[in-house]
Amino acid sequence: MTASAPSAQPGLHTPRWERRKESRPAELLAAALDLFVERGYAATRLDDVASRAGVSKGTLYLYFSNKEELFTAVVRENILPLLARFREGIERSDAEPAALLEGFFRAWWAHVGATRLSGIAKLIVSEAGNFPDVARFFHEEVIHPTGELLALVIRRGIECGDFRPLDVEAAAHVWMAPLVMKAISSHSIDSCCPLHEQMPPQRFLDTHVELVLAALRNPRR
Amino acid sequence: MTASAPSAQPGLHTPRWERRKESRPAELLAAALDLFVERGYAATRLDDVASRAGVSKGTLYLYFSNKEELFTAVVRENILPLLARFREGIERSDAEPAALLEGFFRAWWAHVGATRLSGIAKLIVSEAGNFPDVARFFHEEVIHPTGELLALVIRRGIECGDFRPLDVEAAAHVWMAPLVMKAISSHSIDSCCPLHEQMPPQRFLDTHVELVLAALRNPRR
Amino acid sequence: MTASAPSAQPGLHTPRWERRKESRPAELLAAALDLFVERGYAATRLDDVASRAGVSKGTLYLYFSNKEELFTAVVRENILPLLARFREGIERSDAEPAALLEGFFRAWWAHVGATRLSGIAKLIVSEAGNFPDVARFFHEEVIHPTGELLALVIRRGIECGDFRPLDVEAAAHVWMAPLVMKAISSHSIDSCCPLHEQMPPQRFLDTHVELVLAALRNPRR
Amino acid sequence: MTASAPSAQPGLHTPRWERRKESRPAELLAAALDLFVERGYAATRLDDVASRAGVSKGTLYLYFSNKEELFTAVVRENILPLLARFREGIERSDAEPAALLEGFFRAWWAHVGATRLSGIAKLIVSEAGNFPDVARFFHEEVIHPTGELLALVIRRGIECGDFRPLDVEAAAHVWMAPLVMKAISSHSIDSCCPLHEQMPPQRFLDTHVELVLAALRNPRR
DNA sequence: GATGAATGAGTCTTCATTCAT
DNA sequence: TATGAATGAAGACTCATTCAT
Repeated sequence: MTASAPSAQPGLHTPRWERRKESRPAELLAAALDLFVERGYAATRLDDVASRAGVSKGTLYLYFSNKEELFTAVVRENILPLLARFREGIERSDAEPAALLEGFFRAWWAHVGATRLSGIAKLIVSEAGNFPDVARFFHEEVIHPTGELLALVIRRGIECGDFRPLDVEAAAHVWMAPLVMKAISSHSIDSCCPLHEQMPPQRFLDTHVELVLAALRNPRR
Repeated sequence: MTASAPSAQPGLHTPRWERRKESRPAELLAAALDLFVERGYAATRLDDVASRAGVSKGTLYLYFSNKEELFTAVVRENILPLLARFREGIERSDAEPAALLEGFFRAWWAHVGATRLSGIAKLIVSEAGNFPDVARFFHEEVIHPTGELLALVIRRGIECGDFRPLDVEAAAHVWMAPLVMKAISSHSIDSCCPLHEQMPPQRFLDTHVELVLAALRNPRR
Repeated sequence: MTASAPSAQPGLHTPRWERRKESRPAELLAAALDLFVERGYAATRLDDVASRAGVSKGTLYLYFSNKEELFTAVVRENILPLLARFREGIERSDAEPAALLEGFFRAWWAHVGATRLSGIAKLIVSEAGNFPDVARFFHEEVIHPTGELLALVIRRGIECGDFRPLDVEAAAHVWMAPLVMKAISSHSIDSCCPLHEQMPPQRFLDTHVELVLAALRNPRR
Repeated sequence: MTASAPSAQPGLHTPRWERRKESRPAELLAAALDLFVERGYAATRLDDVASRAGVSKGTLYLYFSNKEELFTAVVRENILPLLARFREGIERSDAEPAALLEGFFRAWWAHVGATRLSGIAKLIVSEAGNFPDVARFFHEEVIHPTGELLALVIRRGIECGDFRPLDVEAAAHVWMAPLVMKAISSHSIDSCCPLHEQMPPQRFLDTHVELVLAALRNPRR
């Protein structure tokens, strides 16, 4: 709640609440995202979402008609904008295959893995059983296109002889996995364990990139 | 409420000799595992667990004092036996580094990824926020040791010159990730998507093994 | 809660000279009447009342201090004016008993049964349990006087020998009932049933009048 | 609640609750009927229904899946049995038309107007706007057949010359109205007014019968 | 005055847990 | 031991009422 205790200075007037129609939905979505990611859908109370957003429970219902719609809004509003920025960077690039591939992984981490989209990934993996439609949507709009983009990058490298031939589609799946796993872990097991036992994301990412490029090295050259 | 106070969680480290009598319905644990994995802890009703196990709700309480203890029992009872079998196979082997490494991944998939332990992994990733102790337990007893085992195998290959030198610890993390991710996906997004859009586990595994070995190839030979 | 404590109900007997300024939206009262009659007091949302009247919810509170006062105002404002017009017609008449009696029923239907007062009747019958004071007010100001007026008309006919003697007071009750029932039905069951299954009010009224006069026929003449 | 205060005699054991699967539904329906009739559907809290039936709120949901189903069950369970008994009496009779007609009214009052079906009538009239299906059901199963039965009785009397000809269908409507109105009033306005201002049902019924028979008298005889 | 965003008490409904049978 | 009826605390959602704009 925003300052409902009577202010000490009688002349000044602390309003019991403010009117902030424009910013409320975003604040609510942010609060909901945090809690859904941390606790899961069922274990998150709307009361907590509201109070974390600094409003009362009733206010939440002015913007979202029920808990489920809040959930889908959280997913919808977070996915597309972030994803768009990531893809732009890759598609515009004219770097060489190896550099492009490295750029892909580093950009994914920067624009997805290290952002709140990582929370969305954890959330959807956790809730797929309860929200199959959302999971399917996420697969079709995020996972699949991202995998295809990666496959494209690899395929280009093979075609120009920089990379050795291999099962491109499968490799794309295999190589997305560590990034996604690390993103999910950061909202899950990693956040439960002492820092010194965790693998720092940067070292993880560097190693991943190095291993991918090593695995692609063309022995003919 | 789901217990989030770490100290409140009943003993995960209960030694195995404290197992209750053999007659205790393992069906309850199996039913609970299925439902917890599919729906998550909070969204699973004990009524459903009981009826899936073919008993009444009251009976459940004869064996588990509450929902939380059922949860920890599900985790405890599933992890250690399966894990043990997996490690035995690796530790006893006297194969060459490359074969041993390949064997490691294939054995992990056979004894973990393709068994109900994969469900446990999904469950713990999902519930880490609500059960940090369980997550920590899982990290310490499963993830960390497995990673160390993998690191050991890699390190041996490097020492004898079969593999090129690299950041062994980081590589172990990176290379566990695809297996774990695939295991988790099989209980999550994969189960929501049409079969033809999924990557078959075998092809995924084969590719992973091939890519790992390629990345390890020692250019000096 | 709906007020059931008799003393809590704001003044129904507020004299008419206390009416607020003419500009007060009669639309609010009209909207409230419609909705209260159709749905009942508790099931009617002030939001709906306001939007039906074409104003915002807040505006409603400029004219009525709360829901209950709106309810009593709806009753108060509708009853007395309409009733007055009906009584005038009867009291002034110098027709013969039979014609006067027929006139009574037809005027009642025209000035009450076929007007929005019929809705008030339905509303009060429905809400008597929650607003006993309002029900009592209605009984004292409307039902009882109307019954006495009818009794007077009958009694006059008996005295001059046009009608046969009978239990006048009871007959007045019995003969008011069909009119009131029909009025109530028109806001209740009738409005739910296909038109062809309903008894048209005019035929109902004609028959009622005919039966009353037949029952009063003096066999001595 | 049934005796949850610890009993004074330590040796005796007062159970916190009893198992009464068989009788619960009827008790709940009876409590619900009372409250729905008195307050209406929306203003009735399930908590009150439950506690009037001597159980907790949760118990109610063991027998009725929600408030609406409780409402429809109240209507359904009360209507048909009572109605059946009333019709039997009329259909079997071989009395003369006048006696039969008188019997009809007196039986209706005894089996409907003076029983809890009178409450149902008030309830349905009040809630027709919110439950049009229930209102329609009531019209088709109760009001219409009853009206037809009455019409039949009148028609028989006309055919044998005991009654004078008239608009039978309309008369049936008109003559049912006082009975229904009195039944409804007994749960509404009558229960709010001092006894001495009410018309006693018996006097009302006697007068009604007398007036009906007078109106039917055949002048040709 | 008029508006409608914000509030929070109240009600329906669910479900982990208890306990009479 | 096994059952499932009963409980009651908790959480989703509504809506009368307030008040900043």
